[in-house]
Amino acid sequence: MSQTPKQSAEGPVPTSTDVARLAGVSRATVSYVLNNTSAVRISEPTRRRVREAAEELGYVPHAAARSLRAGHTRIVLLPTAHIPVGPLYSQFLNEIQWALRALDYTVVQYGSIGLGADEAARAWAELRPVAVLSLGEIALTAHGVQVLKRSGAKAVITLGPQRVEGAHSLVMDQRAIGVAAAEHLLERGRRGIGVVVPAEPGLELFSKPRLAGVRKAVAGAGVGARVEALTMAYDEESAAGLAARWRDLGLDAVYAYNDEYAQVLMRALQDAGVDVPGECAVVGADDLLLGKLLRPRLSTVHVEMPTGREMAELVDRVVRDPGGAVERHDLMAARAVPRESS
Amino acid sequence: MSQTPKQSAEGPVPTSTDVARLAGVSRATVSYVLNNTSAVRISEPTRRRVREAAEELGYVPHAAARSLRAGHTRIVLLPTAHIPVGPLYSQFLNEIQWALRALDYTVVQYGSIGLGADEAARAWAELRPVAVLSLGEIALTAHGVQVLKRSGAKAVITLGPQRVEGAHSLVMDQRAIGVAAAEHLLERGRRGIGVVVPAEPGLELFSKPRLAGVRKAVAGAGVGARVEALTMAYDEESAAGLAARWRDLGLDAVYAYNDEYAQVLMRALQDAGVDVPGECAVVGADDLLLGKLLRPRLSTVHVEMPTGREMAELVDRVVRDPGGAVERHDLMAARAVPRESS
DNA sequence: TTGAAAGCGATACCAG
DNA sequence: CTGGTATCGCTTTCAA
Repeated sequence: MSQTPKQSAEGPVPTSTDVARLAGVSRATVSYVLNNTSAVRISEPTRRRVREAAEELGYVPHAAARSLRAGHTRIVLLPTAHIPVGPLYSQFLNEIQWALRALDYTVVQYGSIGLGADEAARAWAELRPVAVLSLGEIALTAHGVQVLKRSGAKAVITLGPQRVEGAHSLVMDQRAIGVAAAEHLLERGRRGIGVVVPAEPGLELFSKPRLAGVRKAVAGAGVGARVEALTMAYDEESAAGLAARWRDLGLDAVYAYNDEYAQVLMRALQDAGVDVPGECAVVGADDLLLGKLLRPRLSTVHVEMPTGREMAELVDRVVRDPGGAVERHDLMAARAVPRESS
Repeated sequence: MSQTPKQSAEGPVPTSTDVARLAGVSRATVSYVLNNTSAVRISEPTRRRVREAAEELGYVPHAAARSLRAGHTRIVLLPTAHIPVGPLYSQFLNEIQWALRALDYTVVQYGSIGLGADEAARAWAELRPVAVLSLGEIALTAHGVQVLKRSGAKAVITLGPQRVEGAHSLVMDQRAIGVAAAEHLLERGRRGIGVVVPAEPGLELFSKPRLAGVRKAVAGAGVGARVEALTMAYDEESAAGLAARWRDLGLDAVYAYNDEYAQVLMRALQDAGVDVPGECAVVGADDLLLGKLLRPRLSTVHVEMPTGREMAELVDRVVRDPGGAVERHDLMAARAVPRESS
């Protein structure tokens, strides 16, 4: 169903000049009234006239003009991810937006799909954000950070698997997740551990360190266990393919990247007649609701994340004092949550 | 882990004046070169000098200044949802962004969490977007549309369950989903149909019409079937509570809002010893991957959505010709996908 | 081929 | 208490 709106006689967009004219005052007075400038006292009748004029014209200030004059913006730019994001991340994002808005920032998500890292940074810099907060997969190079800083960004903060030169980087060591999963499986007596590596592009930054974490934990344990990387896509066919050749692999456990991949793989294994956890223990990660709904209940790795409020406060602190040090956060504590699948 | 970046001696942000000075030309020339203005021919050596100067200074044009001068922007504003969005929606959003960028628009997602509908519209209008594309839940009133149009927006498009006065509204009739679910259940011989209504706030715009659709289909069938609305939250406790009193309800089927709610409820029913589909048929909606992974496989309602490209092209068309009519789309064709749970 | 200058809209100084 | 006015960075006529 569609509808053509009536042409609302698009006159020119009203400016503060129009408001001033209608109210019979100067533009300066309009500005004072509308911004409640406390340094200047305006008579109440005048205030009323100005407000009424603004209302009548449907006046909305022009953000570009304002920030041009002010020399800075209150924009916090959040680069949006290219990859499908999980429910965990969505909620985190909402929290951050809410908290930043409460601190009087304007939150703008800016996608950069189809742009290279440096092109994207340039595009972001054109908006002159006061801060850039990059979550998750990082599309930010040292050069990109420099471009942003040069364009006036007070804070460039990344939260992800790796450090970025020049930015305040909160490094989430993804290896810790692999370590927790592996230690749990070793404890359970498993000695042949498969590690699912998503076939989907863009997840390498997460999957590789997680795999490395498994390898590290296994090597450290010194019990002669074996680790095997298994590429798998997030769909039924790919999982079925992997399940079909499971017995040839000679493994007795699998760490399936995260709970969603684990769900798909566990299903495929069961359909192929592989007993979980008897023949094969399965562990996911992220501790999503769905894990508790599966049968057997999915063992997982729970990850401590900073809250949205903490992130927002960090942004604010760095904006106010760009040179100040950020105290070490104990990010990314990971612990296994054993359930029935392992 | 954290890191304090070296203070990069934040000089003032370079402007085109700085570039001009360094290159030994005027600001006009800088503008011509950097924008590849074809109406003016600049000598090659000059072009090179300008480009090198811009590069050396790390010059990035100031979007606000540019659009102020131009009198318009290429910003398409996508209000972001307040509610947790599913994977379906995330992918749709990415498609749209990609397609709009290909049409040379700047896509900006702007959250309005914690703002009323009209405050939000005002905040959006300050950015002077050339178009606003509101997806899903609608935080846009007739007045909001007027504010946006007055501020220069050429296109205000909504895609959601209801029409918005003044906007180009693509109405997705959510009732069709309920109708499809109900007709399917009636065909299967079910006569007592429960309808899950999410307890989470913000979903009423979807859940109410879906419920209405079920009622309509049942009334239309004239077979004397019964419909009962069942409030349930998206967590295990709530689902378990509903499952515990299932047998008292005297129903033999349930349409569970969408696949995710269906998953939680089906799990709870099974744990309570209610046989699915024997004692109770379960139908979801959205046709997510997870439905195929459940056992029994979840019956669902598949919904035809416009593609991201189509939406982007619609935006572009309306921007270029704001008065033009939009042809009727056959949005939201819904069809049942029977599997094992019903 | 290049440069000078006007002006987009809002703000804040300084006079009146 | 209120009103001129310069200014932010950039584009685009108009002159030279």
